Amino acid sequence: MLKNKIPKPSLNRITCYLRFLNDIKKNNQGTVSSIDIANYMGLKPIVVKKDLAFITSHDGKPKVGYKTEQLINDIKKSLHYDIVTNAIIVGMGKLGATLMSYQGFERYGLNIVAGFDAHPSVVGTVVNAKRVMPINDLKRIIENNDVRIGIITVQRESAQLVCDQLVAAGIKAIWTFAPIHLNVPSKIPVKYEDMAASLSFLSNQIKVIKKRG
Amino acid sequence: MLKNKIPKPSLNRITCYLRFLNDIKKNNQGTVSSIDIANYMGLKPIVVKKDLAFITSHDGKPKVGYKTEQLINDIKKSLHYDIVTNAIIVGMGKLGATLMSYQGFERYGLNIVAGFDAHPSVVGTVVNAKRVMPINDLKRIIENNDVRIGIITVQRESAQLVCDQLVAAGIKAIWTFAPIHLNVPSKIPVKYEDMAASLSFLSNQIKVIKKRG
DNA sequence: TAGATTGTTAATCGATTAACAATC
DNA sequence: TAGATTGTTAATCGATTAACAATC
Repeated sequence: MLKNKIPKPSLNRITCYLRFLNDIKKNNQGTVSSIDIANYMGLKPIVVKKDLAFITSHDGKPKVGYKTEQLINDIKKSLHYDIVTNAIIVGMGKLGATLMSYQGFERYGLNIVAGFDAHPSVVGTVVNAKRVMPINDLKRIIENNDVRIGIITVQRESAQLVCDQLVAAGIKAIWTFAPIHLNVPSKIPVKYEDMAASLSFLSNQIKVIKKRG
Repeated sequence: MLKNKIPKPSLNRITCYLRFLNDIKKNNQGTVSSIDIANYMGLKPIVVKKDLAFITSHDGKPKVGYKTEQLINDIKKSLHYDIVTNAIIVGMGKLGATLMSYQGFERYGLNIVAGFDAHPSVVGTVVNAKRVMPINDLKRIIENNDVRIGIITVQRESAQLVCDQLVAAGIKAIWTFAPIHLNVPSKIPVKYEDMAASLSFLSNQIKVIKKRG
């Protein structure tokens, strides 16, 4: 139970542990060891043990492991999946509409309140039972619904403007799919979902392997 | 010019530098300093300098910086954007179709050859001028077109099976959007595009800030 | 020349991995 | 009890940051 701030890589891994734990819970496996998790994830047990130390509320038992359900609850709590956070999506293109329709977000404590778009032809439509509203309503909706997270799926050219509007409306965090760096006050965390960067990683890996082979 | 293997965080940042460089090239800015890039990215110049040292083919000039065009070419080369890599997408749901329609991939050297789906109702349709084919054709298409990257956009439940089929067909790298850990031979790099992990990061940040304030 | 920016080497920081005593 | 797995402390590794001489 180290309980300091959780390192970013640990946070990422813990998210994946949760999915495995939910699976084995379904199979009525009451306890789970760091070795079990490590095997599933292709990691070394020490990594898992260290990660879990950040989030467990009770000690695991030597020779047995952790109680599956307890571990699930601890993870959900430390990832804040137990608290519902409201979000909105700005940009109702293909990607925006896809995210609007994604059913899985609720499981992660994310509640999409509404969509926004600049084009009058899209405004007023309904995607996944959620209304698409004009940008003018941004501030009102954010304030009235305690919206914390703004998801940006507009084009690169509009992203900074949308970002500024979100910040002005009092958003707490930004999740952006637009391939451009955003200028925001340092208190507002930004998560970049960067396709290009992912691709770079892969093509770099492919090349490295080729060189070895 | 350090020229060892590029650290992963550097690779990510360099991808973003490229977008800025393309912008300033359009504005006819012939040279650029690490300070310029750092300002744009909200980084310290030393970070940029170190990153560029991994990929530059020519030295920058003190007091001046780097030649914009040369730097762009160096980055494109080290990220392999100059070589076209063929890819396929398996899973023609909303996300798969969105990726099929994404025009930007070409700029990153990625050429989507075809889509695949298990549902007969989808097979035979055309998305963004690319045909959707049955899974049975996977191996043939991959072999005949030198397809290197397999993009998985199927549901969680089918992801491992699809992954196995891709591996059996000789794929070189996997880019997956399914929220599940994949078992693959260690020589095949896998890039997980994990929405849940991104969300965790954000909600964690929000919480940290709250505690501070 | 003076000063800004370069490239590189050294110091610091944070995350991973190893080692090991504790204990079920 | 013996052995497996735990939690924690120490050692290693890699990335970031600082320092500084070189030079346009």
